[in-house]
Amino acid sequence: MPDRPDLAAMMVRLSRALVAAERPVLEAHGVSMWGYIVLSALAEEPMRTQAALARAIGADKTRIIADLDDLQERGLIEREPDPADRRVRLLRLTAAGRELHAAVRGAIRAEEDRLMSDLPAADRRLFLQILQALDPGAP
Amino acid sequence: MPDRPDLAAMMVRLSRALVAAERPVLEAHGVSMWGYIVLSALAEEPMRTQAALARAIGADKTRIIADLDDLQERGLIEREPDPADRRVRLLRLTAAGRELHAAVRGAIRAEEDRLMSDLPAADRRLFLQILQALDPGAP
DNA sequence: GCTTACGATCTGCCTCCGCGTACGGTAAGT
DNA sequence: ACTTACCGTACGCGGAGGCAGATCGTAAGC
Repeated sequence: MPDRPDLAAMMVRLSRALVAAERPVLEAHGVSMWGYIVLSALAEEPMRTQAALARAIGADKTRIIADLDDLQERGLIEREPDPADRRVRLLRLTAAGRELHAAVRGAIRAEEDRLMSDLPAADRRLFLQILQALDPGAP
Repeated sequence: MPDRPDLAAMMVRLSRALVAAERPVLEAHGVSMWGYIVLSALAEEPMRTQAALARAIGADKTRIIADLDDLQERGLIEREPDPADRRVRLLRLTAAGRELHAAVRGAIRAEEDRLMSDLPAADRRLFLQILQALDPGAP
């Protein structure tokens, strides 16, 4: 293939399209992008400090405070001081948080499938597999 | 595959990694990201108006003016008023611009190949093919 | 000729984000 | 006890980018 667009250019365009497609889904569930990212991270595993969470999701540690406040007020996450070290706040999902995350995640999966609906199933599977292999944030 | 990261999340992470990897390449050639995007667009086809160029690359029409100024000053693009309609500026690469674009593009291709070096050749080919199929900016 | 529409440019406003700083609370080593 | 280091939080700065309006030159319809 002598002529193709730049890889980065394609990826950035595709990312934008994906994020744009997911915005309405998130809005429908009343979660911000960062909020959903936080829910996803905590759904995978609870965190012992906010700094660790920020590092895990690639955000500034001061940035996510407002989002954590919001999520906590809405009863989606718990943020209680560690009795063993009262500097740190133990972060985990509540039942409501887990439920909301599952719902949003399902809606997003559906949207993703819609965007990839032209692809043969085998191609789609391989595509996802390669993406995971290249993903710098996975392993 | 019951459990995988969100597609958008993976794509955004990968995009960031790609852009970060290409930044040094661009700097080595003295071009900004937008500058390179402009060169790429004009390498594909000359443009009759700056507004059309901005639309083509998904940028604000006022945003790219400074970049065009810079590229023009450095003799990489030509921006002459259309004799038939002196409102519009005909945009095209100069020989130097075409040459620089080819050089940067080559370096970026090499960098991309390096990042995908773990992938079997067949997977890589299919991956690129699928990306082009999904790319919203292609057709 | 006059009005309307359009291209390029400049300016200002707004948001988002990364980064650094500062401060109070707390732990741990000595 | 004292020092050092770390956590969470607040604040401000600066860059990047999207968006709107104003201006100027120009074109086209009437």
